[in-house]
Amino acid sequence: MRTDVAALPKLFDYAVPESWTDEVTVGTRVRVVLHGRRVGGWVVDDDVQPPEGVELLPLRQWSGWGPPPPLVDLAEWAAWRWAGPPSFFLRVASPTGPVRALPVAPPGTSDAPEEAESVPPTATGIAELAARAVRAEGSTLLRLAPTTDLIELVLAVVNDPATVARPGGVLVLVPAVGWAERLCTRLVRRGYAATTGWAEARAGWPIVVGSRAAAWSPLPHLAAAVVLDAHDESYREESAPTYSAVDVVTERARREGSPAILTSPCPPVAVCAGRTVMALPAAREKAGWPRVECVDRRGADPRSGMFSDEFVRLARSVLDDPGLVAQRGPLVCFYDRTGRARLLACAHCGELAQCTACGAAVQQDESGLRCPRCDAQRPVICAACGRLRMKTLRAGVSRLREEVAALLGVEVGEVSGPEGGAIAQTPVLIGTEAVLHRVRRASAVVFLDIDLHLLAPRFSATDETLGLLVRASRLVGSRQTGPASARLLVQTRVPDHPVLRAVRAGDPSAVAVGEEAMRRSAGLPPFSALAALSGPLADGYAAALGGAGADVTVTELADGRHLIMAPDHQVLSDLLAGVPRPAGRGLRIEVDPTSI
DNA sequence: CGGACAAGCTGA
DNA sequence: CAGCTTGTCCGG
Repeated sequence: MRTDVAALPKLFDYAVPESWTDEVTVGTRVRVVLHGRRVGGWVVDDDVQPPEGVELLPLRQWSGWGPPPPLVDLAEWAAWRWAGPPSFFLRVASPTGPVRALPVAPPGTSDAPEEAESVPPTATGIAELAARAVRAEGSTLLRLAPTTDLIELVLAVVNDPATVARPGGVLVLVPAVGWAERLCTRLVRRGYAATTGWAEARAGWPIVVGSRAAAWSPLPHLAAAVVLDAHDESYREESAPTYSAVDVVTERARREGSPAILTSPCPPVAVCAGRTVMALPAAREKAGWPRVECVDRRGADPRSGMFSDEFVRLARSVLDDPGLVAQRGPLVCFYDRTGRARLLACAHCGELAQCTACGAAVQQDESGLRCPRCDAQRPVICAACGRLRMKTLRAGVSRLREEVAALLGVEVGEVSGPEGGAIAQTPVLIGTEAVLHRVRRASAVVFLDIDLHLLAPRFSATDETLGLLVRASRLVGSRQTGPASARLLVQTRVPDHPVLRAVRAGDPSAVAVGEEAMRRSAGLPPFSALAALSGPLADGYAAALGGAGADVTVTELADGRHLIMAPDHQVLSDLLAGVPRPAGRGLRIEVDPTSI
């Protein structure tokens, strides 16, 4: 038995009382008496030889159903992979309250689906991709444009004869709970037995939908796993252990010999690594991206503020079209108020000061221009025109809402911060990233200043910016639908940035090529495996790790964290598992750190 | 984790 | 040396 006490990683043996041998299997939740107190836990083995001279106590209580046996093993693997306690993952894989009885499985689940709704063979080509992916060896990534209706893919996977022939259900992961509920409802409405519930999944429902934690949904067996928007950061747990639902589901499918099918309009290099990447013909992929227009702000008069003539024209065309806002949603303006980085630009020609080595926005200090990302230095000279004076861009943006309202003469609502509070019913909305999460549709989306994202001193800047553009794309719809004003307008000083070129062309594949080269030369994932240590005890632990392996390097990051860099995850996780951790809290291990 | 027990510090 | 804190060990 494994206890649910995270700091007590030992396994203990207990006797199963005669009368409940039927209820107790690997995964079952039980309570026992340990050292005079009652603790909960999971049965992780049901046929063990107790150590010499140990008198077994009986299990005290059957607390209900737990994860199926394959998930118990997977929890052990995840504990190794992300350097966390196995009980953490067993808990994620368990119901929130005790489940003492399972619902009866819906009719027609294990055999042929009731109404094998034939997917039309097909206008979009998605069913063909799905059929290839279901039969492919290992994990597949399908690059599908942002406005693709992904229920078509889900149904194609569910109804594929190769899926139907396998035991178990189809697990579908989406980035957000709300999305899971909507998708589940749509599937049920079409007659499919889909669920988001733990007990239903445990009972063998044929389709289970959920967000990050549903990677641990207790389907007894996986016929296939589908991950929609696999690039989305919400698949990663922010607090330690920092597991990724995408990696969990991929390993889970691998162990079952089932296909793991991921989709993303803008797959990061790390998500493509080790997977077969498939896409529709380029013209079809492009058709699923919106119209994108970039406005070059390099030459702009700083006094004209954040608003280009193109922005004003677009806003007018939306606001002057009667009924458009009611029908297709407001004009949405995106800016990141929280962005603290200051950008430097040539005072003469407006060229942004970028790092010549890695392209990040540089900062000015006593010694010249310094890259906060790769620490390269260069003198204060404009790369475009050779002048020596730089100006700081971007003063405060707190007045932006009022400025837009004054400029356009309409009411402007603000959407910032997370949930809570209704979204203003104004013809124009302005907001931080929240506006892209919480608004469902828009007549047009304007990125008032995308450069702070594009050039952020993080290695994930490219992936993150693409994610924002994908979200915005879904608000306005594809280039084939809607009026001419339905588009993304991107104000930038780097209009030739590969990310912007890619979204204009509706073809993100070129971005991946550059990213891969950068990551390879910098030795970043997927060409290495990283962990970041923080907390008061990090110093000592980092020193212990540094002395343990020759092919492992330990460096200190600018924010005081210690970065452990190993050639791959086998080495990294073996190392973290092999070097004993200092007792007590005070050490946070972040495997696959998102920001370095 | 939390209880048990041992070793160390304080004050009369 | 009682009374308390702090540390270490261990659990089936």
